[in-house]
Amino acid sequence: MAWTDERVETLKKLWADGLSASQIAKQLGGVTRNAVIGKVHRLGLSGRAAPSRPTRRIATPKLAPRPRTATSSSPASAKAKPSNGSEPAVVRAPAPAPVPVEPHVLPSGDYATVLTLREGMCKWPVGDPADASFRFCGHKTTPGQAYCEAHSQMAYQPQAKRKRKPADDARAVLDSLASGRRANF
DNA sequence: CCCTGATTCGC
DNA sequence: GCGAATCAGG
Repeated sequence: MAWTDERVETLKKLWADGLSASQIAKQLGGVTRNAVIGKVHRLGLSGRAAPSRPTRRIATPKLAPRPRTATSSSPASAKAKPSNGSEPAVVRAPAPAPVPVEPHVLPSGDYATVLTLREGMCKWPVGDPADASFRFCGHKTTPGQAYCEAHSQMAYQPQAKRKRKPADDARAVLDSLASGRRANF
């Protein structure tokens, strides 16, 4: 596609607006970003307001000039379009809310181990069970709860639909436990 | 690996 | 004049 006055004008405008060469090329259509850049340079309007860095090109000791002629036709190579997969209209999923829970230190100064873990203490495992440092969360739980609030959410979090409010979740957990599942510890 | 602009040079 | 190939970098 030729560089008509109109297209050049558009190019100038978009370039002045700060659009990248690829963006301009996409908008103009029929040209690649290389074409846009080449045109920009020919027009004399190169550097803008430093998009990122001057990007000074250091002296290139062109030791190996690349063969640009078509005489060296590569066998069946033919740089086909990279088949840009810009088809799927994927909807960005909202960032899942992380539930960070730090290991709890008991008032006694110890961690909740298998020996010190008692009723009303969160049984959430912390660390490698095969390791001596293995312990439990130990956070206070509501009576009948196996885990503290934070770990209850982690333990009973359905992976499918987590649309409900935290309050609802807590209630659901409580109901779940109240209806039969006593802390079997 | 995505992107950016810069440069070269056969056409 | 044009722009693909290539480069140099973020």
